[in-house]
Amino acid sequence: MLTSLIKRLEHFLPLSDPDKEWLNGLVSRSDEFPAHADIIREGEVPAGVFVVTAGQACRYKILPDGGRQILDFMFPGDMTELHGLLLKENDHGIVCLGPTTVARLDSDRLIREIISHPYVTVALWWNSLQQGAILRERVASIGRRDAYTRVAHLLCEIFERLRLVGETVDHTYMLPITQVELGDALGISEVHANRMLRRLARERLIATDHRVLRIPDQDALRAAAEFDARYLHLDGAPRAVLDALSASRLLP
Amino acid sequence: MLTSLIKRLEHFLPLSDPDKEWLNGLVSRSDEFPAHADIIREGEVPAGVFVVTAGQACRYKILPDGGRQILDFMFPGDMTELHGLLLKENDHGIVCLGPTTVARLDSDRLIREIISHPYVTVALWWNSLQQGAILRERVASIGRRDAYTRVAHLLCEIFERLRLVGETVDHTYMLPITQVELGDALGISEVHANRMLRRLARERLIATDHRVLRIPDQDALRAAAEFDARYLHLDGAPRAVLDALSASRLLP
DNA sequence: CGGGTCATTGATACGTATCAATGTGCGTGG
DNA sequence: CCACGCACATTGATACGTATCAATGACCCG
Repeated sequence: MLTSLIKRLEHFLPLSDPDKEWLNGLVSRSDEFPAHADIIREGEVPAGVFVVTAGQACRYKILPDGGRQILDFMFPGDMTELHGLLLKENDHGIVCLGPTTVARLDSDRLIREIISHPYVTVALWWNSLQQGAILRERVASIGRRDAYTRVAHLLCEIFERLRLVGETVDHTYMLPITQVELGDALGISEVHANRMLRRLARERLIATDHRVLRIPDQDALRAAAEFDARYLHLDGAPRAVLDALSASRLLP
Repeated sequence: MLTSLIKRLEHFLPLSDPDKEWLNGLVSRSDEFPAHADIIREGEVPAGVFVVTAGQACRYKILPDGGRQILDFMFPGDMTELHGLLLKENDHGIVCLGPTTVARLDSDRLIREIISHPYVTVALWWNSLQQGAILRERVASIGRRDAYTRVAHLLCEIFERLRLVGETVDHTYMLPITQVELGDALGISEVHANRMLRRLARERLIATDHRVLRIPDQDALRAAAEFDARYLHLDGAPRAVLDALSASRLLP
């Protein structure tokens, strides 16, 4: 069931019950992967469209010197590009961080039938836009912010993304990633990632207990992070889009 | 005229004359901007779809401390996201680096009519995919490569992108960017960008003459850059896509 | 209880930022 | 036509952020 994906899409625009049923009906199979299992390998032929339904994964690249750069995290409701269909080769891999459940969509049907579901079309379109925005913000973070701000910023972003799919409780969430992964995502070393986390904890901007992260004062953390959630484009669709959809004019 | 855009798209799949005429017919106006003029400002309401037809621009973000991160360069044939239509606010700005000509597309017609041009649809789809891939490679570069490799890598990428639209001669192209901009794009300082360029020149991997860059030995530069062009996805559409299109099955 | 993964901390090395100064080419106005 | 100013490139000296190396500690699972 694509509950998380649907929840996320509905932050942009409402979906009808038939739309949701259609989406859920696209799931051709659901697999559970153990931690560190590759869902998609760089260089291989793309194999369809996948949706993370539980657990967490990340997109990554391995560089010639063996270093790894994590490009983005994938939480429940995140999916691979619709577009795997168009390319001959994956330019990055996707690996599970912990035990992860992945739904596979029937991409033939998706392509063939999506046109009759304009609300879903637009919502998935927004989804791909948001992905790009997240990536751009990451470039800005890694390129121009210091390690401390980068860590704080990513923690804010993860909070927002998990909140959208109901994976937060109060100001608390399961921190799904190790410090190595945090470093690999932010272009810093594991050791430095640890120091920055400790500093954030010392300054009472975060509190960690086992794998649970608590944000006692979200405003304070956001200030330290220079975090401005607008880049996530969470305000919902512009009226013009909704009007066009309800008039069935946006897509014939 | 969208000559460069069309040239670029045809590296993915062939377009028919009617398709090209339709694309060119979408241009509602063409404006010339001077250097440093903003085409799109961060935070403003998106204003349609733009295509760079001559000159060069860049996407960028300004951080709270005044620092700038350049997210990507835009050369002739590069366009803004199709999707500006869906969002309420731009998450980044676009500014001209030199004198630049920008075509504005009639986005209403684009949305309404694109469906009757499946080859164009798929080509633009590929285009947005490639944009994502470029951004991901930038994350990997900034996050995990040293400054020397980053500079070399970007120079290789720019060469490929300009080559696609016929803006290179032999192994030479107009280097359209200053060293400040190079630094802002790669997350390094202007001074260090200069040193890396000088080192590349000293090692005979590049030669600069005014604003013209020559790559005497492309293999050597690529080796120094860890550059592997596969992430640009230049091989053209998979046969399955072409077959589906010619059978008119990919899009009804 | 042992071994593995992950977190933590200190000491040191290195890459890159920053500051400062000079050089170079080019367009503009006198 | 030349002098000025301005943007950009270049180079050296120094400071700082972060990587790396190394060792220990904490926790979990079989």
